[in-house]
Amino acid sequence: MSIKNPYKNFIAHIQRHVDLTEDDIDKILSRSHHKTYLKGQYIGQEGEIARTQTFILEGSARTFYLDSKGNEHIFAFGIDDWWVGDITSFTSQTPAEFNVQCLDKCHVVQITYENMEALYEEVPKMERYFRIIVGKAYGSVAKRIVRNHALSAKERYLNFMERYPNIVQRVPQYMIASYLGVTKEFLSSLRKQITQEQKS
Amino acid sequence: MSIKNPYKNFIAHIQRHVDLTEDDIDKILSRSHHKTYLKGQYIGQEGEIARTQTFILEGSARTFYLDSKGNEHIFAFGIDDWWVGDITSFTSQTPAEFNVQCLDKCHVVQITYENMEALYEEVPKMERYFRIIVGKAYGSVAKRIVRNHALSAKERYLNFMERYPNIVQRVPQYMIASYLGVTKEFLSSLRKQITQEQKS
DNA sequence: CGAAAATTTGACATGACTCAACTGGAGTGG
DNA sequence: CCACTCCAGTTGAGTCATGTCAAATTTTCG
Repeated sequence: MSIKNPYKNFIAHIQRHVDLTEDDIDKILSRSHHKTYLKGQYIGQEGEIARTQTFILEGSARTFYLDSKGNEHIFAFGIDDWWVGDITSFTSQTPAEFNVQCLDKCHVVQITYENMEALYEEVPKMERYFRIIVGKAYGSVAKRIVRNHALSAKERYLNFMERYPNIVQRVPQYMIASYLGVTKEFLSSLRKQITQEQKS
Repeated sequence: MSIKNPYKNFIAHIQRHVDLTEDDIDKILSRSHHKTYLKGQYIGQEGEIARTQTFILEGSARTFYLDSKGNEHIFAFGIDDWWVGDITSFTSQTPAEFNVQCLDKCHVVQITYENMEALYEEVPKMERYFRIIVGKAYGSVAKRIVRNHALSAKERYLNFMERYPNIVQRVPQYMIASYLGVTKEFLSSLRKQITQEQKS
């Protein structure tokens, strides 16, 4: 990522969905700010109101839920060019149910709630942009629900490795287990099975 | 539902999220059409491109996925005042992965892809409306994923009964089992457990 | 009433979890 | 450079939740 123009990938991502004029871009940038988080830092936390939506320029993060027994359940990973944040909390400005934590150093672009609302007025195309990307996100989560029911843990793991090879390399196995909804021990035994099958 | 004004609940639902002028309403209605489906009819089918988005005025429907072994997996139910349809297929006009089938007679309002695109130009507030409701839908599906991992089948069933008592009454148990991701036999044994617990 | 659909039952199988111990790096500090 | 710790990953034994299959029962509805 160029230090000169850290927003390049950010604007490019929006351009991929809607056409922006130079003026639109200026307005968007004037409502955005850049920030760097360190490994382990929280972008957002359960119980707090999500003040910003966050676009990851570089780095990785996880969104997870803490159940009543204190167990973590990873809902999603976010890497370069993804939006992260508790959307329900942000949109309705209510306490979040999800935690968003950086897995390594993250360069991000953020837009606060107030700026976002203003931006929707100034650049209505942003409504369209978010409608489209949230629609895509919804579609992929919908498929994930039925896949979780249709496939075994092993199939889900193989599927995940195929779809997100870059994530598999960057995050520890126990987090992938959490994302898939299995224990780290069970995932470990699945991995053993898989390597043994490959040998034969 | 009044026969005179079948669109009343439809417009009311939009009004709940954005302010509409009389002119907006006219434009929306001129892009919408009313339709009645019979029990068992498909609103949309796997492999076909979703030509419309469908708002249920009255009736109920299910959205399900057919896996490689031919098993059905219900992703969602839709009842009065809900939108149904494969959003990915509709938005990108690609073949659908989900089937949408009416569980009883359904009165619906539909908007075709072409009309929807035109409507976004004529009434930009509709971008906002869909951004908001898709965002809500995404949030609830996200929570469902982690709940599926955090809770046992019994807890999920009790949870479902509490949240959607009207659905539990209207759809057969084996569909609820499919929605929850368990077999009908296992759900049956859970129900037995629950009634026995209540007695004691 | 009779047939089809939905639900229940029970015996058995298995995928996935729990718990506790062990292995093997990757720091860290003396 | 070794000893120590910490953390991720692995192993294995025992258990539990849930699935499978086949049959019986109940409900629905033409």
